[in-house]
Amino acid sequence: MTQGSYKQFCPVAMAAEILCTRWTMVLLREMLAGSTRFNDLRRGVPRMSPALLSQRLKELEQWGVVKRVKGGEGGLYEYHLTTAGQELQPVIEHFGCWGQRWIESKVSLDNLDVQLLMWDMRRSLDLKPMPRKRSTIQFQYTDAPSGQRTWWLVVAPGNDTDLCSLNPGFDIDLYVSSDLKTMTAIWMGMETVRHAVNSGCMKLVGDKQLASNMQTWLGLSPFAKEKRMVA
Amino acid sequence: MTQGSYKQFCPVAMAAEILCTRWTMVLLREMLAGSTRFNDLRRGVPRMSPALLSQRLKELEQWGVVKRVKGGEGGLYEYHLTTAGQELQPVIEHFGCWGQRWIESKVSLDNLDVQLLMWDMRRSLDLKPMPRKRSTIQFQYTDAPSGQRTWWLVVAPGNDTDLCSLNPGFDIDLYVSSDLKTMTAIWMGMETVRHAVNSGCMKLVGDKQLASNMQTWLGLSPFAKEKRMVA
DNA sequence: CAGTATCCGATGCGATACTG
DNA sequence: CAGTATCGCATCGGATACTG
Repeated sequence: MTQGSYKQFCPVAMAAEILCTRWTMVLLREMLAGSTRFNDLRRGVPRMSPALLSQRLKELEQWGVVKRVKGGEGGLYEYHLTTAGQELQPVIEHFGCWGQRWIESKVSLDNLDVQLLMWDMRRSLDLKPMPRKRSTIQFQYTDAPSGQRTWWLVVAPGNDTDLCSLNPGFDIDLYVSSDLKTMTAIWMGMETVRHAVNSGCMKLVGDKQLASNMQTWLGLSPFAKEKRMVA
Repeated sequence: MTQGSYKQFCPVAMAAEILCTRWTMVLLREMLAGSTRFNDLRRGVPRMSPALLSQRLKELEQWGVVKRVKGGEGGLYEYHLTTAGQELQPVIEHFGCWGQRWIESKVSLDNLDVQLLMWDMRRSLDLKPMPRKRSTIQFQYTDAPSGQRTWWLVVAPGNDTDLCSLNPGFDIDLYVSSDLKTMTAIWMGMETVRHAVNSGCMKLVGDKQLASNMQTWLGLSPFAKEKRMVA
């Protein structure tokens, strides 16, 4: 919504006034995914300016969708969804499923974003098939903007997974290298690790075990299972 | 969305680019409700300018959501939802249900719009409890803008219901008069005909039968049944 | 870390009028 | 009926820098 109210009593119109402002649905998706801190939200919505993020959070708070609370430790602020906000989960989910089904994949694969991809991947890793020790996996994107070519995921049982854009200095258990489009396609469920490796688009070097079950420990996008309806 | 693309591969972001432009969700709601002709869409989205309506329809056509086809008779153009468009039905429905549950009713009742109300009511009338002859019902809104105070619904079995803003000249079977807020509240399921009449906010004069079962033949908003969570 | 302040440009879109 | 054309303003929001 660019300007003003629709002045319509219809609930669809009223909901649209709240939800259809720029970045709002994307922000809510990140909140529903679990981010609560300002800078975590920034990482999940990298192209949104901090000024606008701050403004949107305030608006959503006014609408009763978000609540700003002092976090337990350190007294840092956190943004939580209210009950009304949590009930947006099916709305966002339908949005995403519809997008996955009906928006051409080549359009999706034109909108690559390393930082967002890594941030999303970090969240969905499945630790169960991984070794029960700390593992460090290095991702190298041949075609990413300089300064964003190399990333590290440090996975340790019991801890939150760390995403680093600077070398954390640990021994690397697995080196993954591919172009950004390939990794994104895998994440979106349009491609598989096996096929990407066989076709030479992806290279895995290091721990055999980690390499062979990468498709398993690498969780996919929440929408990856939705069947695509268009080429 | 005010400007440009989100440049995010996430399906939520991509869907938002298509759906979260001004008026788009409201327009889609009207199309899902069954309107196909340009001027019918205008009536359902009265405050949207024809230029913008035309533009949105073209955009939706490009996205494969809408298809412009020559209508059977007269060769007039009609806008139909594609399969992708029809699959937006649950999205819109969730939007509306969420709005009905969580947006304060006093906000809804600040956004009164006679024309839209009558157009929506016309669509949802339930003919079964009505006499099996032509009935004309006059609605008088004491507080509507001048020129929009009086409306007529002409209901005839077998025909589409006609909505007139000029006196069609038939004998009136039932006179309904109330303020706009009362009728809107009834339509939205926040109020009942009986209660409005008893409290003096609504007057019914004419055919006893028609008056007594008005709550039945007057269909309500598709979202009226959704339980409100806030005062 | 968690935001604010400021500035300015692009453009979305509202209003109105007009056409085939 | 079914749109198009034009104009101009408001405002949204991107970029950048700064603060407690």
